[in-house]
Amino acid sequence: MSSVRTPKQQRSIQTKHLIVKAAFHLYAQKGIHGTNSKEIAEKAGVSIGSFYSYFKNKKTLLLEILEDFLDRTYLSIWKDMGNFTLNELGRDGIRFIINNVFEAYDLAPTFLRQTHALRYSDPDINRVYERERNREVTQIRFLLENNKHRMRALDQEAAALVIHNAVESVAHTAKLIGPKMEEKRLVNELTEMIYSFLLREDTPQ
Amino acid sequence: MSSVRTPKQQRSIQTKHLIVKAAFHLYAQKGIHGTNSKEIAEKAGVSIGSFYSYFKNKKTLLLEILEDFLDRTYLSIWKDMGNFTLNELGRDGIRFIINNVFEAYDLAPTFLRQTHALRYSDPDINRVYERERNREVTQIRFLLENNKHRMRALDQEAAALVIHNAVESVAHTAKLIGPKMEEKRLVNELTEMIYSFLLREDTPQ
Amino acid sequence: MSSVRTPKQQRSIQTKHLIVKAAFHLYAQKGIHGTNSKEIAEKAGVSIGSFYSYFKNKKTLLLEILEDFLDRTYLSIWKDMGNFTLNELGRDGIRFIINNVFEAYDLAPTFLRQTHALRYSDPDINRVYERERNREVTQIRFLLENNKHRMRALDQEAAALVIHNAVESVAHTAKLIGPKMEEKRLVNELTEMIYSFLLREDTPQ
Amino acid sequence: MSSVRTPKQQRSIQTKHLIVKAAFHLYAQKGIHGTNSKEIAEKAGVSIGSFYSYFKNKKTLLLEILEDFLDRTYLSIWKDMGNFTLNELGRDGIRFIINNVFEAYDLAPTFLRQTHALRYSDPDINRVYERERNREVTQIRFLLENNKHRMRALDQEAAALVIHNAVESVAHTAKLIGPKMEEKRLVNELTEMIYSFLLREDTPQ
DNA sequence: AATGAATGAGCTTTCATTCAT
DNA sequence: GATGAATGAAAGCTCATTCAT
Repeated sequence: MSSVRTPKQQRSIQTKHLIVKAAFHLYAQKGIHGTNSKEIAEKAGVSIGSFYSYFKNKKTLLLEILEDFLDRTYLSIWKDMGNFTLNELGRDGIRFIINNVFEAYDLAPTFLRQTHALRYSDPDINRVYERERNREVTQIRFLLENNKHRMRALDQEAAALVIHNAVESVAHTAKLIGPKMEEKRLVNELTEMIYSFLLREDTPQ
Repeated sequence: MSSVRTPKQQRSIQTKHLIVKAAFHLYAQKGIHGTNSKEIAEKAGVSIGSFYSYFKNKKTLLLEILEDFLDRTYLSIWKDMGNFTLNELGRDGIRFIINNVFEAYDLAPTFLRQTHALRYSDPDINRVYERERNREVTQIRFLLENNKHRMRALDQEAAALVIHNAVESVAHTAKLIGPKMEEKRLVNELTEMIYSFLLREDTPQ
Repeated sequence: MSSVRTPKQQRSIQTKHLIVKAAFHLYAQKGIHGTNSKEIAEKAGVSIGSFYSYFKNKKTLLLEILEDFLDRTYLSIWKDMGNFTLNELGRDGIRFIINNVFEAYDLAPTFLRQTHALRYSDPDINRVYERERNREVTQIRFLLENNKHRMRALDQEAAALVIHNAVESVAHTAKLIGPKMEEKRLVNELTEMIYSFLLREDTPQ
Repeated sequence: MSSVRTPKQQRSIQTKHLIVKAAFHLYAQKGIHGTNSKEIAEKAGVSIGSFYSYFKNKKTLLLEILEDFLDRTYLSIWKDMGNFTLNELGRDGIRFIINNVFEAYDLAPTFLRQTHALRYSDPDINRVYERERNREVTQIRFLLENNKHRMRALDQEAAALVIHNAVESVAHTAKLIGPKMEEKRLVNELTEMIYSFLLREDTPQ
């Protein structure tokens, strides 16, 4: 019956954006479970009826927001990679990327915590995160491939996944949960772990 | 007011156990959020009144189950450590522990996924997990300490946390989420990463 | 969170009124404690969801009804006072007011009985009744003040409260509880008691 | 089936008394509605099963306690009347009785408030209170009768009821609800009102 | 297109009372 | 007689979604 509107007109696009913005703030503020559609519509200055003409249901809204957010996260992590000669990856390069990840988590830690949680119980959310992970892992493999000549022999596919997991989970620990250990110390050890994992001992002789 | 019944009689103990068992299954089957108290009682073959005389509320039940489960997990991970000389930790020892972790996740992956999710949105659940993590990290530091002489200089506290995160998150990926990469490959690379992180190159000269 | 709807549209106003009406009847019929929200909604021909969008909770509904009712009672008691020259208060004036009180209690004796009961156990209800009593006592003091010159010396503040209590409680007895003594006899003696309390013996010389 | 036990043995009597005592305290402490049978049994150091072998149900217990309490109240109000020559009732005698009533309300004001509330919604409670009122009114009529010769002509039956209401309701106001006006002032005016109502002007000279 | 009133299934929890042991 | 485990009706309230206006 009532199909979801695909906004084409200027006003429509803006309304939809208002809803997304309102939801994003409320999610961060009160948690996803603690936010109901009426509130979102109210905060967006829109009727609940409008809400449901722009989004099939609450879940759809969340997925859209999440997808959008992860896109921005991805860009933020891999930005400025040009500064590094890709096939000369060293401690600094690794640290640079790790720092980017940590910074990306600062954009909206609460929202991220909320959605990451759902990943384990909601297949749709998980799918979005999987897509994101695939992109990340692909990037990592690309780095590994570019530095193949300087690297230990390893199962590249598995290694990339392992590295991704390590970085992501340490970022989670640092940003989302605690314990309140100084971030720098975690970044240092993480960098060191990945560096020593990947690269042959420099010192020959 | 009406306090929670502490089972002393045989019948009581059994009833409480029935409830726990039913809840555990339903949680795994339909998700924690998707399971309501009535269902649990029904599946346990017990009245809803009984349910609430054994557990103050739904949450209490979950916490009790989780705490119990993590205790068993912990024991299962660190069992049989006696087989290794603690101060001779090598690839095999690392792999052994990692395998134990992976196996522990097999006990009830769905339940684990569910509760781990809640960690990010429920402070009580998080507290239980934090307690668990502290135990794990302490164990890891104990291992590092014992192998100090053969090890790179590192920030032990941070390193232990980083290692714990890496192992746990790879186990999650393998067991709880996918992608379905052969587990062995993940274990291999993970082992390698940790090994090369911790230990000085054996091969001198 | 979800705030209570303030009816603006015609339909809203009517729905809210339907709920109030239904509640009022059920309260009188089955007692306030004996009436649940579902019943009220049903009798109003409205969904339970509607009920809770107009009233924050059961209690709020009761308070609103009570406040409204006591307002009407107050007006009904002190109506037509213009017929009496205020500074010529005599037996007839006293009897007139007493009769008004008795009549006011006829409007909804059962509802009144129910709420008056709660006064002793519910601070919110009591607050509403206190506000009402203050209005009444103020009116009585106003009468006393106007007839000061013809009156015994008395502690006006205390006297007004004592009189108010006497009238209210006799009305209660007559209307709400029994025993079934002819009302007129109670009114007569009550009038006499107040009259002789207030006014100096006419018999001069 | 399971009939209620009528305690004859010493132990039984004591057990029943323990329950009554526990209930009385809890009622005063947490309100009648706020006290459940399990609590009562616990506080009495008795099993819930025992509770129900001594009292048919919660209501029965309450009625028994109330009846007992009103008996004690009655005795307390009319004690020491011998100090007054009954047929010489004057301001002092009236004040004495009023003071007794006020004091009686001090015995257990919270319990009294609770039960008095129920009077309006529970016919059984009301019946007990009615019986009590009849006793009181009878006593008042007895006093009036004894002082007939010094008294205005009045409808004795109605007058006694009116007086009873006045005293009881002022005591309620003073003890159970507020406003916090000094009690003495209320007693003074109440005494005066009743005195001037009852007795002919002492007509001096 | 937009509105917001209306819906009602669904959830958690309480507590008087029963009855098997 | 005594115990206390078990019962289950019943109540208050929420919120995603629909649809008449």
